[in-house]
Amino acid sequence: MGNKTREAILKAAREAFASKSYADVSMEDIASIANVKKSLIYYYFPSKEELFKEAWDEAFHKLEDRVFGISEEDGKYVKKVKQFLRSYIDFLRNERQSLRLIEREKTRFYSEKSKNWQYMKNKYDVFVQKVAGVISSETGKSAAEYARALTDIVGSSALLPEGQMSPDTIELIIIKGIQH
Amino acid sequence: MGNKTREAILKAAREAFASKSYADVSMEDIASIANVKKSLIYYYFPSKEELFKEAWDEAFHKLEDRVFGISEEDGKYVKKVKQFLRSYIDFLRNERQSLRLIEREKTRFYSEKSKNWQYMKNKYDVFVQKVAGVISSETGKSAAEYARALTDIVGSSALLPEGQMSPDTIELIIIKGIQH
DNA sequence: TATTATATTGACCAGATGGTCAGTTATCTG
DNA sequence: CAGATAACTGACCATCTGGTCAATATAATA
Repeated sequence: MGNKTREAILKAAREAFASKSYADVSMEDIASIANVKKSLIYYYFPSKEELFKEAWDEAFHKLEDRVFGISEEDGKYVKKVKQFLRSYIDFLRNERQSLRLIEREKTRFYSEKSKNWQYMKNKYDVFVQKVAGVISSETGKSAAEYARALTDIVGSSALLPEGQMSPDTIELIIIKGIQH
Repeated sequence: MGNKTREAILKAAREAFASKSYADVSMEDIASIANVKKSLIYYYFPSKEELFKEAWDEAFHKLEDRVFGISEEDGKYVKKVKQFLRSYIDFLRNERQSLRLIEREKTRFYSEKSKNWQYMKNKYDVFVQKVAGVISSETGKSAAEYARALTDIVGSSALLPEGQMSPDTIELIIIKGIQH
């Protein structure tokens, strides 16, 4: 079954793209991690960009499922801020690699115009909007910037080496601020 | 005077490295911004890495001066958290390009082992330690992680396109948290 | 087993990139 | 003005990288 190979390549891609920037990861890198020849990657994926997108998408869906659950319906969020935050921080704790992958190329969204990058940018923006929805459902006020700040701080902390900033601290800061 | 040219190259480098990632900026890019031939860059700077470091260092010193002032002395900080934060946020407001340059390659500090990258990593770490010192001087408790979170959120917000997250919001969030 | 479809590889290419260097132009100084 | 020093350029190189493709090996099927 070639699907086994495809999966191995994707796993290698996830690993590589989570650990280094898009530009710094070569197809050769991925191939070597997957124990496969470079040309084989192109048998399963049309381009580096598409491969990245697929890896990113996978991680991103995992995140969405985890923090918004399955039963979310059109702008109505059952979960409240704290519940949401707990899932989010848990994701940081348990799925650091995925979050890294999601976050690492965020700034590229604003410079690259290709279909794939715009696809990711849009998805991420919608995610932030949803977060804003969660926040404003409790505070009552428009929370777009709060949501962006929240995703930024959780996201960028994922890029730090493990142990540098504990998820607990992040949770505290976000909820209570520095002056607690 | 060749120093004029050197300065022009450095300015171009600042601009380029602030707008795209290190890997995505080519020496040709910088040369073209500076209206200079690529080979001339090597007349003034030994390598791309060194050029980046110098541009980074410049921006970083500006930041340090701005937030810690000139009269800081060996671990004794006159300024308190709010004062510090105001300078920091002001820097984000007025020197966004510099902050971008400082922040963009932060994750590279952890993968690249060369002298220059380690130099920058160390400087940044010391900076965070100083921030921790400022915080703990008021709260009384060890604040290493708070400081890391704080620099992370301000830093990553600098990488967003202008207008996406206002410095005022960031300030609010950091001080008071989401639940205000 | 013979044939066909699927997987996998090695050799190769074109373009980009960091960096070098011999040589040319401009500037300074005696 | 003449020579020396500093500033600058163009051509070139080695390497890397994304991507292609014809050829081969493996698995499925009739």
